[in-house]
Amino acid sequence: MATTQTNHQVDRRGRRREAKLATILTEAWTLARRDGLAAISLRDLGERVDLRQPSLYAYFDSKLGLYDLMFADGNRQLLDLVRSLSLSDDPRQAIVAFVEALVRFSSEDVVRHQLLFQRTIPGFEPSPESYELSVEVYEIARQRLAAAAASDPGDVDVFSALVNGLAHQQVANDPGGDRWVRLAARTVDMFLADVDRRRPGARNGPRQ
Amino acid sequence: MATTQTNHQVDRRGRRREAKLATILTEAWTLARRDGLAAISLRDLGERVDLRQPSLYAYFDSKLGLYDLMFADGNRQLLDLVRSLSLSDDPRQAIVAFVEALVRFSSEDVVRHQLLFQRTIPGFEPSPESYELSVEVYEIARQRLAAAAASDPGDVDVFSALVNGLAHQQVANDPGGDRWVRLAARTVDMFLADVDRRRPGARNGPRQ
DNA sequence: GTCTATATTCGGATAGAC
DNA sequence: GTCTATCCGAATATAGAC
Repeated sequence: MATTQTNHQVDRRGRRREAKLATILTEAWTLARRDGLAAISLRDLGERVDLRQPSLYAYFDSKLGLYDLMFADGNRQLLDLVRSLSLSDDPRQAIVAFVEALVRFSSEDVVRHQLLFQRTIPGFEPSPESYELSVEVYEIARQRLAAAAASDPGDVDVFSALVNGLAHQQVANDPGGDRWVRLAARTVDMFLADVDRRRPGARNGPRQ
Repeated sequence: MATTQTNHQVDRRGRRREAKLATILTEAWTLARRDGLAAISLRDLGERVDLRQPSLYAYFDSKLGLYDLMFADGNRQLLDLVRSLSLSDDPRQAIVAFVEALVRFSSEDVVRHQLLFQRTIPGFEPSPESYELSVEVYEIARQRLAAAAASDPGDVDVFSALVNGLAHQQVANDPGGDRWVRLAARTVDMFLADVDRRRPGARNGPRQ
């Protein structure tokens, strides 16, 4: 290390900084839920975390930088979720639980869903490091799907559309409810039956 | 009429006004595509339609009023589309064409998709009259689906999620392309097979 | 309905001391 | 890293003449 700080100091100060950053993120989400994602104001944010507005610039370079932090944060939450899901031995049951969890995740927090899955903030593009997190999520989801049922690229595309569609309808038309969550099992069955049908050697050919 | 204008005058002036309104909408969409939906500025818009910015207020009451006009405009475009689709005699083919058209509609114009299907503008809520248009679209889509295949409420919810999911993935991950458009037929087959499967008695497309 | 002129507010961002 | 002070630009919206 080129600095004169002891490791001890680095740790303590680093911790303080991390803690502050965490509260900044928490309050940013709160503000986003209240006013809308695009309507977050750094003045309001500063007030909520007991900092003057210019002091926030010690934690990010610009407002888009804040969105990038939030994007990374949301993806970490999602990563924690997909990793934590204990898989049932029954492949069907495993996928159903997986889909239900993802739809609930979206419906729990509409603005998080917006930031993670929709291009809604003018000028915002995730940094490579943040984007990497979302790729990781996608990869895990893909692997779990492949392990349980389907690995064909077309299968994956259809499945992703399916999950996204359920999540979107849930968020847009029944926020906080479970109208589309309850359709997860049925939708998964529909998907799996289709995968079966087009498997070579399957009893029934694709419908024409 | 309580005014002293002749009908002739009303017509002429009304036409001028309608024409101007149409160009305002056209340019507003152009601006939205260029800068993002939330980043439209009334200064830029005025410049593009040869009006001083304050003169725009003769056409809407506020910026949210402009979004309402755009929301109505987009829904009219969608309404024209769903009405214009000539239905094939084959129910499956009719639905496939329907879904493909809807996914293409979204993918053609990302910001239109955003405004119509996502809650992205803080504070914006469609007026009752504008919202009525989107209900009309949904009703027509629902009727056509019922005529061709499925009318059960659960069926409709799954189908709507499906279409939305394809559209969303297309817009988000392959804008301007057709990666998910090409999956429309397969997805519809999957859906129809599922509807069939849960109607053990009916061999052919159900009649309502 | 359109203009000029302007009010007003609010936003993000920077400079520089401590 | 946090503060005070301030800049600067941009934005919507209004007033009032023509």
